[in-house]
Amino acid sequence: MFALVDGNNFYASCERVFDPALRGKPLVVLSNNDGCAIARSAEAKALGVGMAQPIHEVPKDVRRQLVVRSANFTLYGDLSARVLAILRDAAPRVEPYSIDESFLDLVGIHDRLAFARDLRERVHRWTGIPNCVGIGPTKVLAKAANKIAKRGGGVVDLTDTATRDAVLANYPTGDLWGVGSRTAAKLAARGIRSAAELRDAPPADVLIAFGVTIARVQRELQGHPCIALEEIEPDRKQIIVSRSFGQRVDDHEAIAQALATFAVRACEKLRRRGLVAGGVGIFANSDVFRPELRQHHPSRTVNLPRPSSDSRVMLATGKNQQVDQRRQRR
DNA sequence: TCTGGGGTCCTAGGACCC
DNA sequence: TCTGGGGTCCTAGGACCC
Repeated sequence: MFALVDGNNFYASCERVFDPALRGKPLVVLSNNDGCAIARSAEAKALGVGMAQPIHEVPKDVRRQLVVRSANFTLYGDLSARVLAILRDAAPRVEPYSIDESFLDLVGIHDRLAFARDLRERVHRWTGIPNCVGIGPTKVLAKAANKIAKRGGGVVDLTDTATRDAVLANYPTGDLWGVGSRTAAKLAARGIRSAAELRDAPPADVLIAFGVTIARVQRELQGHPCIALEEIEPDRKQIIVSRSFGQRVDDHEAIAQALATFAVRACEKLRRRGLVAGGVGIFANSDVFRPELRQHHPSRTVNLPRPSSDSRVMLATGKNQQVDQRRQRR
């Protein structure tokens, strides 16, 4: 049995913890370069601000009403750790899934609803972060329960099969964990629109048409756990540092500068995790929002002679690749 | 006219998640 | 004018090996 604890509008809620004057106001947290909305308070959502919506696309009259903050990831990480500490104290097995979500193993807990309500309240009281809890016999069902809890009530348990049947009959496949918009459209083309319809479709057909990932979602909907709780975070397989340039860049020197900065930062991340990299990749993309211009996305990956987290090695490797490319162009 | 049967590694693209 | 920044897994196809 699983629970999913998820902070509401997490970044926006964090900002409110440190500035209570923001409570009740339509608050938006912006990405790097202050480009897109990456978190919205309930009030900002009500005004129609979308997730990842470019802020310049928000109508002026709406923008005037918003309170806007640039993202402060150090702050969010700090509050995330505080929430996690409370969860670990309450349950023996916890999987931190993202900065604002954790799965809990509820095995051995008799009164799940009471436990969840108490935990939710404690997280809110001790950290200031409002949150919701979803409960289910599989992770996919716990996720769905959480989504429903967000609509009101704060805690939803989908363990009971009658409750579950009623909920899944009206739950769109596209809202399921692991089913995105493309797959939802493909499912709809076959007449599968609700989670209940996916659950009850012939499994062999689902496997052939949609692959093992969706077949697993189907099994989980049926109540058979396929996705295990992972208490220990696996080592990263790649670490990426990338940024959009605010404006057009056609200066090679500026790009080389950015590459050097990113390489240093990537190495810091490696060292913080006690890892070394076996290879280095560099990529760049032209402006995808100007499709009328010629597009290109050069990339190059090389293996290092010896795995490393030394910025000097990365910088030298990056330089060699640039030289290589120039040679190739000649 | 016949044209093996495995296996691994790498890359690119697609789809998804927060 | 301004359009996020991370991650993961799966699949297919090609190169290569014995």
